[in-house]
Parts: sequence; C-alpha cells; structure tokens
Amino acid sequence: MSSIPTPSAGNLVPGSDSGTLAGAQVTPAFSPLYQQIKGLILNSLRLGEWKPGEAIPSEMELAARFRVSQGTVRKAIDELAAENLLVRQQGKGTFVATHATKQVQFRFLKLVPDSGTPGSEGPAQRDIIECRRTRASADIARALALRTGDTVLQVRRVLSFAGSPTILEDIWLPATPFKGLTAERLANYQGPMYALFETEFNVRMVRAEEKLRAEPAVEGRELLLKVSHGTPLLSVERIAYTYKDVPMELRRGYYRTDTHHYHNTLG
Amino acid sequence: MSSIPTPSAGNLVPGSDSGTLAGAQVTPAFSPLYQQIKGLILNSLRLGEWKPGEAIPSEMELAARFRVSQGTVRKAIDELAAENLLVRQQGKGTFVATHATKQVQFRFLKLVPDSGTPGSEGPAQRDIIECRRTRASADIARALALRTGDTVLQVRRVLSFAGSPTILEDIWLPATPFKGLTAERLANYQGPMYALFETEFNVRMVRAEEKLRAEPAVEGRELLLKVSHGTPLLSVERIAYTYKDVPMELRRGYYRTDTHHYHNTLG
DNA sequence: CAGTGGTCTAGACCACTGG
DNA sequence: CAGTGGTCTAGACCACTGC
Repeated sequence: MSSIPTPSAGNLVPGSDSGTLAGAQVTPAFSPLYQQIKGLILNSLRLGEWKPGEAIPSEMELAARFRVSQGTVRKAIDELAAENLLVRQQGKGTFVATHATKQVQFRFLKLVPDSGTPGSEGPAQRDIIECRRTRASADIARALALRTGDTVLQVRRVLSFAGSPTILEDIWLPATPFKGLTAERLANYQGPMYALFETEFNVRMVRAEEKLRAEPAVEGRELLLKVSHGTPLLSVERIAYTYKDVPMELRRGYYRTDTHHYHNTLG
Repeated sequence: MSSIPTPSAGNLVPGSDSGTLAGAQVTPAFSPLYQQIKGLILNSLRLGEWKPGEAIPSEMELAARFRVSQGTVRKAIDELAAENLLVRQQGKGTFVATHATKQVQFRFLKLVPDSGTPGSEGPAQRDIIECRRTRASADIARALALRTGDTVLQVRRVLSFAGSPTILEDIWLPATPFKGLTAERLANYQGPMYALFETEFNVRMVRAEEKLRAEPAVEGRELLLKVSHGTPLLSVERIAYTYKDVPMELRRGYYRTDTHHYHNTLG
C-alpha cells in the first residue's frame, strides 16, 4: 500500500501560528489545532468548495482529511455554527448556511410589525426604483474598501408591508463581483436579495454592522415613503461583510416606525 | 469514615427531564446531562450562592459535587459563559459576570459617539431628575409581569456626554426587590446603575430586549435634552431580565443622534 | 510550584434521519 | 439498518496565573 495520503495542507501543529505579522506581536500567539482547522474550513467555504445549502463532509471524513480527532473537528465546527456560517442537523449532516432557507430568511432585517409575528404580514412588496452604475464617492469607497471613483452599482428600492411603503433603501455594491446585476434580475427574483447574491454572484453575506439614527424625512424620501416633510424616520446604515471580513455592501435605509419597530436583543 | 457525601441534588440521569409539564409534550424531551448541570449552576447563581465578581468552584470541584466528568461540567460552563453569565479566565478560575468590571461597563448601552471610541468622552454625567413611588399602569405592569396598580419605582434621569444632554430615560422597577432605592443613593453611586443593582439589591441584569423607533421630541423631553420641538429622537424601550427570564426593569429612553449613533452588530 | 482553565485524543454509547 | 451529529467519559498534556 502506498502511504503518505495527506490530502490537506502541510502539517498542523498546535502552537504554530502562521498568521502573525513581523514584529506585530511579541508573544508567538499560541494557536490551538481546532482554530487552524477552523481556518482551513473557512478557506474552503470562501473558495466555494461547498456552496450555500450544501452539506459539508461528515465530521469523521474531515477528521481523516485533516488527520486530527473527531473532537477537534467538532470544536472547529461548533464555532463556525455559533457564527452562523454552518448549520448542524442531527442525523443529517452539517450544511453551509444560506439566506435562502425559510427559517432564516431576512435574518438581517430587524424591523418587525408592532403586533403579530415577524412574517405575519405576508411577503413584502419590493419595488426597484433604480439600478445604475456610478462612481464611488469618498465615503462610499471607504466603506467598501475601494478607491474613490471606482465603479459601483447603486440600487434604490422601496419595501412595502400590507400595501404601505415602509422602507426606502439605497444600496451600493462593488461593480466587479456583481457584474451583470440589473434592475430586471432584481425585480424578477423571488426571495431575499442576499439569496440572489449567493446563487447568482457567489457572494454570501455573513455579518453586518449597523448605525442607527433618528432623522427627519427630506424631499425625495418623504415622497417615496408617503410621509409628510420632517416626519422622523429611523436611519439605518449597514455595512455587510462576506467571509474574512471583506465588506461587500453599503446600505442606507430609512424605516417608517409608526407601525413597525426595530427589534434588538442584548445578551 | 462516614460516606455518602453527595452534597448536591438527587441522581442525574441523561434523558430524565424534570421540566416537562403534564401533557404539554408528547415526546419525553431528552435532556442531556450537561443541560441539567447547567440548570443546577443557574439555580446557585439565582440563589446567590456565588455573588457577581466572585469565583465559582473549579471544574474539578463541580465535577465531584455533581458526580459527573470534568468534560460535562465544562460544556455546561461553556454555555453559561457564551450567555455572558460566567466569565472564564485561564489560570485563575471562572467568575460570576458583573456589570461592575471596567471591561464590560455599559454593556447594554449601544449609543456610541460618531467619532472616537465608546469611552473616549470620559464618564457620562448623570443627573437624577426624580425618583418616586407610583402605581403601575396596565402597560407598565404587563412589561414587568406585575398587576395593574402594583407599586413601582419610577426614575427619570438625564445622561450627558461632554456636557451635552444626550439621553433622557424613564425607568420603572418593581418596588419589592428595590425597596429602599432613593434618588440620593442613585446620585451618590459611582458606576453603572446595573452595578448598583447587583451590590445593593442582589439583582443582576442578564439579558434585555429593545424596541427602537424614531419619534419627534415633545414638550418636556425637548426641554431636558435641549432640542427644539419636533426634533427626531431615537426612542428605545427596553425590558431587562434577571436569571430565568424574570423581567425586572422597564426603561424608556430618548437618545439624541446628532453626535452619537446606536451601534448594532448582526451575526 | 501547585492549581486553574484549555486542548486533544480515543472510545463507547445515544438520538435522530433516511432509505 | 447504516450514517450522521450529540453526549459522556477518562486520561494526558499544555498554557496561564500567582504564590
């Protein structure tokens, strides 16, 4: 039998830390094995070895591939599941998280109706106002880690619940990963925008940061949301990130909060 | 030697679930050992066997007390640490989380200055406007799981950053657990209000839910926050819970968002 | 140095899913 | 029934803290 199979990267040793920049850290920064395994799985996710919704190999398989025990793989997967990158299902397997499944649809939308459950109003009506190519201003570029003047796609849309326009959003996306995105494709797609990003552009949004403010409605916004001038709106600025903390979307939303509210849990 | 030490509750068996109501559940609802251990630790926390800031017994001690392996105790503590009820410190021990430690002060306050780091403005100035006993209205009572007309304490205060009044808060507390709370004690205490609740009233806030809205400033609020009539304010309604999901505080805050914003991370 | 939490392993067994 | 994730154990060793 020819041995030395080692289908993975080089030897893994607890304590060897490859991610330290020269002189940035005095201590060698001990990195446990399971963290390195986590990094390897993360790489496979980023490179698309397993697509959103698909099952990843079983814990035993991964343990064999990485030449560690099942328990070590398990701990790596545990953390990835805690970060909502993977979803475990007892008896079935471990799956790459996706925005397309019913249960976690609109996971990033924290606006809920004042009465009733989050999905009780039925599906939101989505109207694309515009979708055009433009050049990134300084602040847009900074948010997306681009250079000022780089090409970006700008989408403006209105979400309506039970017939009432409730959310006005401006969305900026880097042009390169989203080449070919048009108003038509957005309008025709059923389901969350982030699910479309996954299937059509292989971009999975993993994490986001939001800044909230109360702002008066100004011309343009008051028309699209059918509120009167100066009505307080909840301003929500979001930067969404893919794997490895790469920013892939800037979104500026204006929420009406007369029938809905932004819900948050503090742990 | 007299044996039979068993200082804990009765026998623990994986699969025995004591929390099921009669007929409420068809399946016996398998409950793993570590979940039962978690419940026992939770009881000790609730009963004050270990106070906030103190160390709990070592994993080995707890394993001996509950007559399970260290790994099982470890998994229970892992979950409690993930829920911010305990804090692990390698080499030192595991400690009951507290709102009094520098690192996690104002963990529930999500308003941060637009520029600079969260604590960069120095300590907030806190002015107690009033603190009085009153009767719970229907909605206050519902939020605190009391009956309408029950006695509650109402506190109104203003938080100022860099000299500017920024937050106006009305706080309602059930009278019984907070007997003896006065404006003086609030005014004299240095540090977060939730730290005072821990040391003086043995109430530890563990979790909270917030509802956010944009609302115009009305008379009273506009005076205290020094904004003009109708200025949009971020309205934040919070219900804070102790152990076992018991509601212990209702808070209605109004935040100025001209120099600060509410920051949130979506996982 | 002893004591703590943290990692890693190996193996047994359990609960759940699907064919 | 085989295959998956989930639990539990026992033991070895490592990293960190403080005396």
